[in-house]
Amino acid sequence: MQTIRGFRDILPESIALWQKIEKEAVQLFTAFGFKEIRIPVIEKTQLFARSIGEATDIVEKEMYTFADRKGDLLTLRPEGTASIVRSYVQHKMYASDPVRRFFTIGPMFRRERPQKGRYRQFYQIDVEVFGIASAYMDSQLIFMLNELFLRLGLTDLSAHINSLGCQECRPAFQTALLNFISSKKDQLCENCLRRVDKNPLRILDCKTPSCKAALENAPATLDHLCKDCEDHFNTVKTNLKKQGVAFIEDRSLVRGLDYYTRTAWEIQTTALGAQSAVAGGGRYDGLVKEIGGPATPGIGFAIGFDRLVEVMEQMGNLPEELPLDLFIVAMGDDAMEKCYHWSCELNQKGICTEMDFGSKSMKALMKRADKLNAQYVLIAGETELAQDAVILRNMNTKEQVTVPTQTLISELTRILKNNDIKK
RNA sequence: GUGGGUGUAGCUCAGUUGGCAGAGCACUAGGUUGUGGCCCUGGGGGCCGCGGGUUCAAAUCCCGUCACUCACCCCA
Repeated sequence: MQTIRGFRDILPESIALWQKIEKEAVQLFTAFGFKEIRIPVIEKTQLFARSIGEATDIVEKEMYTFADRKGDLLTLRPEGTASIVRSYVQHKMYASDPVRRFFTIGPMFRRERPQKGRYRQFYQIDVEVFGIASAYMDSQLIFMLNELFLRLGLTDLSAHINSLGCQECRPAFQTALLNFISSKKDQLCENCLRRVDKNPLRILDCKTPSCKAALENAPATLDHLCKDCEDHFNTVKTNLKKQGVAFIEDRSLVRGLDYYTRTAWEIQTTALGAQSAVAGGGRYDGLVKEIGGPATPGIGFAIGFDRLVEVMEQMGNLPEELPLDLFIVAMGDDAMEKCYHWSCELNQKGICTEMDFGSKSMKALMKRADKLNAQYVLIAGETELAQDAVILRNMNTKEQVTVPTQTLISELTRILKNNDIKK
C-alpha cells in the first residue's frame, strides 16, 4: 500500500521547518490584525465554478469533484478564497463589520500531473481582506508578505506586479485585445484559440514561444486602465518604493482565476524548476457580490507552503533539531521501575527525557543515548541504587557525578533548566 | 492530457557478453562482566516495481503495466 499519486506524507524530519514557517506567519499576520478562520475542505462544486470561473483550467480539468450519496456535486477545495468569501457572506459578516482580515492554513487539492513543487494535495497559507478598497491595503499586503520572506531569510525572490483593471476599463481593453489578436490568429497555439472566446485575458499569459512572439506588442491592461485604476496602481507602486519593497512591473502577469481585478501579484523563485510561484494574490472587488453578498471589495494572497519549505530546504535554511535533555539507562528490573517513574515526572516538568524499556546491554543503551544526541545520561545501576544514588553523566564533557535519589528530581530540573537557557 | 528519464537491501547505488544477488551507510551482536562517538569481527535483512514473452538459463533481452521523477500545460 502506498499514498495515491501526487499525495505524500510529511515526515517528522521536516516538520520543524513547517512549524517554524507557520509560527512566523501567524505571529506576523496577527501583528497586522489578522484573525485565523478555519473552513471546510469540501464545498459545493458550484461555489468554485462560480468564483474561480467556468473556463479556467482549475475548474475545467483540475478539480476533485464527486457526487455524494445523495447526489450533490461536491469538490475538494482547489483554493481557499472562495470558501472564505462564502463564509463572509453566509455569516453576514458585512452587517456587523464589513472590514475583516482573515488568514487560514490548510490543504488544497488539484488533480494535475505532479512534478517538482507541485502536488495534488498541497498546503496554502491564505490571507484575505474584506471591505477595504484602498490601494493602501494592496501595498500593505505585499509589504507584509515581503516581510515574512525576509524573516524567513529568503532573499532571491522577486515580486511581479500588474494591474488587471476593473469592470469600467476591462471591456474597452478586451475589445482592443481582440482586435489585435484577430490579425494574429494563425500564430496562436490551440489553447489560445480556445481562449479567444472564453477568456481572452489568459492569452497574454501563454508561455508557448509562438504565442509569446505574436503577442509581443499586444495591448496590455496597463495601457487601458481607467483613471481610478491608474491612480490605484500608482499608489501601490509609490508605497512599495517608499517602503523599499523591490518589485517588477510585469505587464504579462494575468493569473489563472477569473475573479481578480486591479492589482495582481506573484512572488517568483528560480529554485523550483518550472514552478516559479511561491505566492500569488490579487484584488477581487466583484467576488463577494458574485457569491451573493453586498458589493464589497476584497483582496488576498496565498503562499505555497510546500514550495516555501522546499526553497528553504534548498537554501540549507533549516531549524536545528532540538537535542534530547536526558536519556535514562536503567540496569535491571528494580532500576527500570524506579526510572520509569522518574522519567514520567521529568516529562511532566517539561524536560525532554527518554528511556528504553527493553533489557539491553549498557553499551547498547549508551549508543542509543548518543544517537539521540542526549545532553545528559542518567545511569541507574544496582551498585548506586543500593546506596540510594544514581550517576549523572554529561555527554559532552564526559563528567560524571553521583546524585542521591532523594534530590534527584530537583537536581535534574535545576541542571537541565539551565541547559535549556543555553540553547 | 502529452513527452523524456528512472525503478535492485531501510538509504545511496554497483551488477561486464544472459550464467550463484553485491558494496557503502544504517540496523544488530560481540571485541570491553557496568559507560557513547573511532577502530576491528560476526549477524540479520531482497517478489531485482508488477505481469507476460524469448531462452537450458533473465536483475540483464522483448512486450505490456504501475509507480516515482523531470518537462509541457497551469498554478501555490
